Order: sequence, then structure tokens, then C-alpha cells
Amino acid sequence: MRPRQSDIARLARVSQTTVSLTLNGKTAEYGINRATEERIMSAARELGYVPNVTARALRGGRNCLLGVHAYESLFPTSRESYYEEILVGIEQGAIRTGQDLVLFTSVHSGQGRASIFDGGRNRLKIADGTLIIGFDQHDDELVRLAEEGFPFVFIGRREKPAALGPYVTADYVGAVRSVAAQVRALGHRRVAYLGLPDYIEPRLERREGFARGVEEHDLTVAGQSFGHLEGPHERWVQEMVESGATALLVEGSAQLETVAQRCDAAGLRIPDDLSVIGLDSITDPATSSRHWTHVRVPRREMGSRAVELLLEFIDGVHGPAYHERLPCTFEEGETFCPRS
Amino acid sequence: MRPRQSDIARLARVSQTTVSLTLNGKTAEYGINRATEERIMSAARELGYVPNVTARALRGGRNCLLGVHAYESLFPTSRESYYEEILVGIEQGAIRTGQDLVLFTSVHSGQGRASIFDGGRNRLKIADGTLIIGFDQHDDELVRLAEEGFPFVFIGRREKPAALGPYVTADYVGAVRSVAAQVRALGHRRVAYLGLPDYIEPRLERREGFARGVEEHDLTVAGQSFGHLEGPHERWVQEMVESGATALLVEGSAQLETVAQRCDAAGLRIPDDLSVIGLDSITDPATSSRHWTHVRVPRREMGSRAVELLLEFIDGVHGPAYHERLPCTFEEGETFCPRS
DNA sequence: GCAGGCACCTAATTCAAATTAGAACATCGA
DNA sequence: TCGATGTTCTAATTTGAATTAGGTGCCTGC
Repeated sequence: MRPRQSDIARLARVSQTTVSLTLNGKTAEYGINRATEERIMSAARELGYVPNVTARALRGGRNCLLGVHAYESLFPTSRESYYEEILVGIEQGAIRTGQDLVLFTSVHSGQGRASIFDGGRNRLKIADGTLIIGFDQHDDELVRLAEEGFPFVFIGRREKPAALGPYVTADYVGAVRSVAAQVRALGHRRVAYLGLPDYIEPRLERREGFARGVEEHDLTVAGQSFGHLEGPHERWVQEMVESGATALLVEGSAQLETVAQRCDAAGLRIPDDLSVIGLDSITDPATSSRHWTHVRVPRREMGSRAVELLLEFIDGVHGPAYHERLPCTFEEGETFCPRS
Repeated sequence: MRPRQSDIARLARVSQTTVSLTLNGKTAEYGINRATEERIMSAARELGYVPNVTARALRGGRNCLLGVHAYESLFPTSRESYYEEILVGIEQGAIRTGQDLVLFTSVHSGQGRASIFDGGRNRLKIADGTLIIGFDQHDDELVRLAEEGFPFVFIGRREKPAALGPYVTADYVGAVRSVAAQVRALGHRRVAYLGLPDYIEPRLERREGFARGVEEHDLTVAGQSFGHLEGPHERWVQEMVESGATALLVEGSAQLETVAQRCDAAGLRIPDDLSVIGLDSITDPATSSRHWTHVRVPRREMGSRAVELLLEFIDGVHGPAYHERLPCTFEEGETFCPRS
């Protein structure tokens, strides 16, 4: 059996209280005698004492467990997962802060959509709080839990923050504005924008950033497309360039490859005839045809910061309306050059 | 504040004992009245009761929480991670059996090697048992925990099972013997083996399977190499073929690509001049130059089965010496043909 | 010689649940 | 009507550590 504080106490001929005090370094505060302290410490060493976290957590009311919730499989089958990098960050954050993570897999066991409440046996609350990643289809349940005072932190998109809990996201607007500034700085005047055919928050914010960037830096828009997931038609690329565009901003990293193909087909050289700048992280550099100049979304940092934020929220450091926008970084590549 | 059993007790006008008994389904065993049971259950529902994992763990109850332990980051930074597929399987197993997973990230917080005990933050016991993946550098600690009766199940390699707990692995020996049989069945007589430069269990077992297969099917060995992580030198490939090999078995999936390059360089066609069979799963088919004929290690199934096994072990269905070897599957590809 | 204060330590309680050992009451057979 | 058996529930304890609220003895100052 593992030694307890009371075993140390017996060996050192003191009370369990004194042992606890000593082991927690409160000797000065409570005036424990130096000699007593040494007896206790050596007894602890002799017995190979290891505190029981469970007991400690019970007393402290904290479980040191943070939930991770994603409405989907967490260990992604596809390698293109949006979650992956965020999860890496969350893990790092948890390591740094000494928390363990709970994956609420049991909520998936029912068929149909995963439910946080899961028929009343609400497992969620075994954690001290929960990180929620991505797209939410469960606002009703979240509202209920938040009203009960259960702490959440959201990562990434949050359509209606609704003050349910703090969130961490990236500064998409700022990132695209800054791209616009650099485009202009390299002499470009006329630009185009290639978007994905949906309207989730990060994309809307990029578009806002583009609009503001264009205005602030006196650029003109040669074309915008939001039509196809995979990328634009060759025709669109050609027309855009013919109408004077010398730089193209691309929302989706997968679209970049299509752009490359279209340019090849149209006899356009990147970046000599057209500078191309990606507005999202490159998911898999290994499968990229070239070294794209792009904006990296700090997903890892977002995950990592979210862990700290959740702990701070639990401790009452921030209110539920608190949020942070982490800056994106500009990654130099070989697809962006001065206007020729 | 979160409701406790005593709150339910007050509302249902019974003792905390009765609440505990009822919530744990021991009504029959202790003869709790149907009406009392219903009062308790509805009170619990009304208050939104959720058991406190910490208290339960302290006292020694079940939490429907299974730990996952890997001595390394669980969410891999590299996409080539050995763990990934196993984790997918574990997640599926957990979903099927209604367990939640705890990632013991907190043990990594100390610098240096991750320790299960780690100066006292042994949180392991909040889980009902733990899955241990991969290579273990901590046998001493495991022994200690196992002696305390904490349930483990090991996945994959286990150098000294030491009867600490059951394990799940793949039948590497059988898989390679069966490859040898097929090689012979397609008329090959002389074969070569390309291994990785280390001696962990799965590789040793593959080599044993190769040795036995060669003997059983009356094959001869034209060459064996264990020199380089990335693959063989061109010279080795040439010599092997010149000495009569018509089939090559390759341990590492990454090595396959090197083999392809060497063959191209030497003017050897696969499979016309040389059949090539991989002995491990193809990690990323997208980056494969061709559709390799190979043995797939059932890592997903191993993870999934390990979850069940852990539950069975906790329930005393198996002893600590129990283990299972799951069969590998033979995946047809375009790199293995009859000897011409 | 007695209040006040300090140094040093401990008994008792708390955390939330599980469990052991019975208690209170009814019923039944002899 | 007495013991035996059952039914239905509870008081008290346990888990391991942290904390609160003291308690004891010694010294100082007046």
C-alpha cells in the first residue's frame, strides 16, 4: 500500500496536520520547528511518499480535468482536419498548466447527433471546464449549461458569442489588411480575391479585411469569386489578369493548387505575371506544388491560449464576454514579388 | 454549487446512503422500495446531479473514464505518427463502450522524461484503468502501480510483459510467414529482406516470421539489410537482384519509396523484375508513388480491442497475463506478381 | 503573579461518495 | 407470544489531504 501522510506522521511522531503543513512548505507560516521539519522530510523520503492527487483534488474542489469538445471525432480519420493543429496546441497548453484532458467520447455513443447532455447523465461536469472547438449546432444546450455556471471557452468561430464564455480566435481582419498593405508596398494596384463558397465567420472576417485593406491602400478590385470549393475556372483567372490584376488573394489553402494549375494552363507565371498569396495555413506542405506565400492562422497558439483562458475564466479573472484575437503571421514564400 | 447526493437525499427525504445505493443500481440488492427509488431518481434529475469523479475515485468507485498514456505527445506534431491510427481505434472503442477518455498530459509537465509518478502528481487513478501505448521506459513505476492493483492494458510492443497487465498486439510473425507462403505460391524461390536499423519487438517478430517462412517454404535468401532508416543503397538493390532475388520484403513503409527510386535508377521494373511487398501499413497513401502490395498492421483494431480488453480486465474477466494478437491483413497492390 | 504574546503543534472538520454494520419495523410459524 | 426471517432504510465510517480553530507551554513586561 502506498504511504499516506499519517504514516509519515507516525514515523516522525507528529500529527498528520504537521506533515501536511510541512510538505506544503508552510513551515514558516505556521512556525514548524526546523528539527521537526527535518524529521518529517526524511520520514517522507524514507517511505517514498507520493501525495494522492485525488484526495487533494477532492479537498480543493478542482479536478484538474479540462474537457475537450468538438462535435466530431477528435482523432481525425482525415489528415486534413481543421482540428489537428488546435488539438496540438491544447495538449501543449494542458502540459504547461498541469491539467489533464477529457475527451467526451461517450456522448457519441447514441446514434444521431452528439448531445452534450446525453439524457441527463451529464458527464461534461466531471471536468472543471470545457474547451469547445469549431462549429456549434448545440447552442440551446450550451446556453443551459452556461446558465448553470459551467465554464466554457470557445476556440475559433463563434457566430453568436452570446456571452456564454470567453473565446479565442485569430485576427483575420488584421491579417488580410496587412496583406493588402504589403501588396501595395510592392507596387501592386489592382488585385483579385478568391473565396470559398460559404459564410462562416473566419471567411467573412477575411473579406471584411480585404474590403478595408483595398480602401485603406487605394487598391482596385479586378474580380472576386466565391463559387467553387476546389477553385476557380481557368476563364476566371484569365479574365482577372486581363482586367489588370497583378495579385490574387486566396482564402482556402486547397484552392491554391487549382490556381497553380489554371495559371499553368493559361501560360501565366507565378509570381512574375501574378502574385498569389494564401490567406490560410498550409495544411500539408508535403503535398504543395510550391512554396506559397501565405498567412498562417495561429491555430496551435489558439489551442494553447484557450487552455490558459479557461483556467483564468474558472478563477474569475475574466468575465464570459472576454475574448482574444491572436495575430496571424505572414509566411514568406516564392509566390509574391514586386509588380513588374 | 453543484448538487451532491446529500442534496438529493434532503429533497427525497432519505439518507445519503439510500441515494448512493439507488444511483448505483443496487436497489434490488439492498431492497430499496420502488417508490423511494422513484423519488430519488426524480430528485436527482430535478437537481441535475452529476457524480463527482474525484470523490468517487478517492473512495474507489467507477468513473467510466479510461486513461490514455503514451510517454509522448498524443496529438502528434508529425503526421507520420505511430500513434495516430491506434488513437482512432481507441476513440472508436470508447464510443462503442460508452467510456470517456482522459489524456494524461499533466505527467509531461516536468522537464525531462515524462513520469507516471512525476513527483507526486499521480493523477492516473481518477481513471478506472489506463491504456499504455508504445515504448516503455518506466517499468519500475509500472510495476509499482500494478502492485497497487491499478489496471493497465498495453498496446503494441511490450518487451517484458512481466504480467503487469494484458496486452494487444499484431501477429507479425504470422503475417510475414503468410507473405512468404504467397511469394512461394507465385513461383518465387529467392527473396531478400530489407529491415530498419533497430530491434524493437514488432521488427524482431517480423524477422522471426521471415526466417520461419523461408524455412517452411523452401526459399533462399539473396540478401538482408538493416543498415539505413531511409532505405538501401542502389548497390545493395543491384547486387541482390543480380544474385537472383525476385522478391523483396520491406519492413518500413517509408523505405518503400527509396526502393522505388533505387530500382528506377538501376533500370529495374517493379514488379516485373522485382516484386516488392511492404510489411507495414502505408501511413499516407497520398504521398505514395505507387500502390504497394503490403501487409496492413491492424492498429485501429488494436486500439479498439484494447479498450474492451481493459474493461474486461477491470471486471476480472482476464488475468494480467492475458494477451491477444490480432491478424494483419494482406493488401493487394501493383507491386507483386508471379515470377516471370 | 498575571496578562499578553509568541512558538509550536494538534484535534476536529471538510471535501463527496461508497460501504459496513445495524436499526426499526413487519410478518410468520410454532 | 417468542424467536426467526425479511424488508427497508440509516448512522457511522472510510478514502487522503487541507484547513480551521484552538491548545499548551514558555517568556516578557509590569
